[in-house]
Amino acid sequence: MSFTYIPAGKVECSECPLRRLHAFRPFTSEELRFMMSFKTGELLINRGTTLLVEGSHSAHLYTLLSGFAFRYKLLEDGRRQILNYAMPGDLIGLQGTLMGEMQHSVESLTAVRLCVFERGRIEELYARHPGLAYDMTWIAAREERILDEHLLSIGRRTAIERAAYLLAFLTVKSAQTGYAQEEPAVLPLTQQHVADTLGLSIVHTNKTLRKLAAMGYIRWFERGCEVRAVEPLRQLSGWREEAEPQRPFL
Amino acid sequence: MSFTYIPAGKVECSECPLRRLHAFRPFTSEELRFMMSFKTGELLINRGTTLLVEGSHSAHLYTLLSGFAFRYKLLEDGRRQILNYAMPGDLIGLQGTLMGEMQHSVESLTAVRLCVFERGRIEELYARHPGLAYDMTWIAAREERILDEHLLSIGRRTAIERAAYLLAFLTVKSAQTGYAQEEPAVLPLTQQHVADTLGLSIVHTNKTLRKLAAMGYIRWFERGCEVRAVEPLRQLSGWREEAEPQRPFL
DNA sequence: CGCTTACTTGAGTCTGGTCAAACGGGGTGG
DNA sequence: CCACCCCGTTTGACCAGACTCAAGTAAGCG
Repeated sequence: MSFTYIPAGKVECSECPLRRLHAFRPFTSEELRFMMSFKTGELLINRGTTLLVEGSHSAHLYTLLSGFAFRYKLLEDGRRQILNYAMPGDLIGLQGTLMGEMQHSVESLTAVRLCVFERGRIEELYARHPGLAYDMTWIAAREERILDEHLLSIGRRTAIERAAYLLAFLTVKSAQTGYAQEEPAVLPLTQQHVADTLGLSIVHTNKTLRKLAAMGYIRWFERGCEVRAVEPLRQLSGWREEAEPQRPFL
Repeated sequence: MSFTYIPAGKVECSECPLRRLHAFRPFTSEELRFMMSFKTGELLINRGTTLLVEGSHSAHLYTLLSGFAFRYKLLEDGRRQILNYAMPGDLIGLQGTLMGEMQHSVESLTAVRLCVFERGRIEELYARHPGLAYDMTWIAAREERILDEHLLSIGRRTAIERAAYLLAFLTVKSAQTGYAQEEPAVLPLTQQHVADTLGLSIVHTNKTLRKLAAMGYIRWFERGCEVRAVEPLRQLSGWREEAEPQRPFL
């Protein structure tokens, strides 16, 4: 069994290690109190586990505490498009929570630990904690912004620019949340994931990544990419990265 | 001058013609009262006017009342990616309102009429009107969902599938808001817009659209596309369209 | 030790890009 | 009123980036 559910109480929100990170805005004490009851427990899943399934209605709301996951959609004939990646501090399942049916799936890239929230109390969150409600909108708008950038990438960048953008993006985002403190970062991906994110075939993806490796910007392992030089990647892609201020975190 | 600003009072929210449409959820009377003060006026712009500019901080919050617009991003060398289209009832400028700097631009495809909201009272909206706050998040999540679908399209569909998807999508969405009551719908686009949405060159876009025309699904005019058969387009693209329930509208 | 998974590489093909030219309608200035 | 121009669309010829097919390597695991 790849799911392990731990009833609440394991890690108190007040002790949440993510909360201490500079990247996240602090809670008020009222918010903290609410969150401690809003959180019903934790979920541990193995690598390669599908957490949420396109078409299902049983969507829960989670925050990813540690590990790495990705969202994707499928066409009927199996073509897959990876939409975005989830890293510590990211909310998972908001679309499903608000609008019912999931229209994408979520799968883990590593072992993942999640906070599980009580979906039925969303109304209460909005009614009693406007700050948290604002945060929910903020988080959704941030995701939208990221998708905008990905759309630009897939639509208008060349293969090597896309690859450079993706790797720079993942490195920067994971550094923000302290996923990879050590420099350089190692991203837990296969080339198939990269291909399905960039909208390229796996063969062409391989040839493109080899070019980036030949330039010395990355090194590729089995199931992993070491990014050795973020800035040149960013520059090659033409990505205007924006410094992100403190962001909310549920 | 292509901007015309009309101070509040022109059209009372209580008389809002969009509000009557079945597609939108009704306001409570408290919400309505708030909206009437939250709305500071209306803005009329001509076709081809840039309403919001990437990189600017002066973003306002609008709802599009009538007409057609689109959001886009540019690469430094001028390559353009259209991200999504705005139709009556759609909120414009949420990202900019919440997060400061605009990271995309917005331009009108037709003459457009907008509701202008008082950005500074967003806090009050969250504090006093949880239903509206919830709607804001819902709207952001809906946009996210649409971007997911676009990403799948650009990343994994062939040229003709992409074109079919886009035209089916625009037709369905515009019908929902009553933009085009008359069947068949006419979409106010140039082939350059289609190309920049699909991530294709304009030449190849033209050849692809001619194929759809030869199949009898569409007819193309100067600056316009008549969609004659939505269902075949939808089917060709493999888009699993989802019936949208009543949606919020600010 | 054999099987599976992931990465690599080469050869040939094809979708989609680039370049170039032409057409037609609408608007404008002479 | 007409000539011209501009914008958007159309088409053909040629090119190249990306795809498919195929085969091979290397590491991990039961």
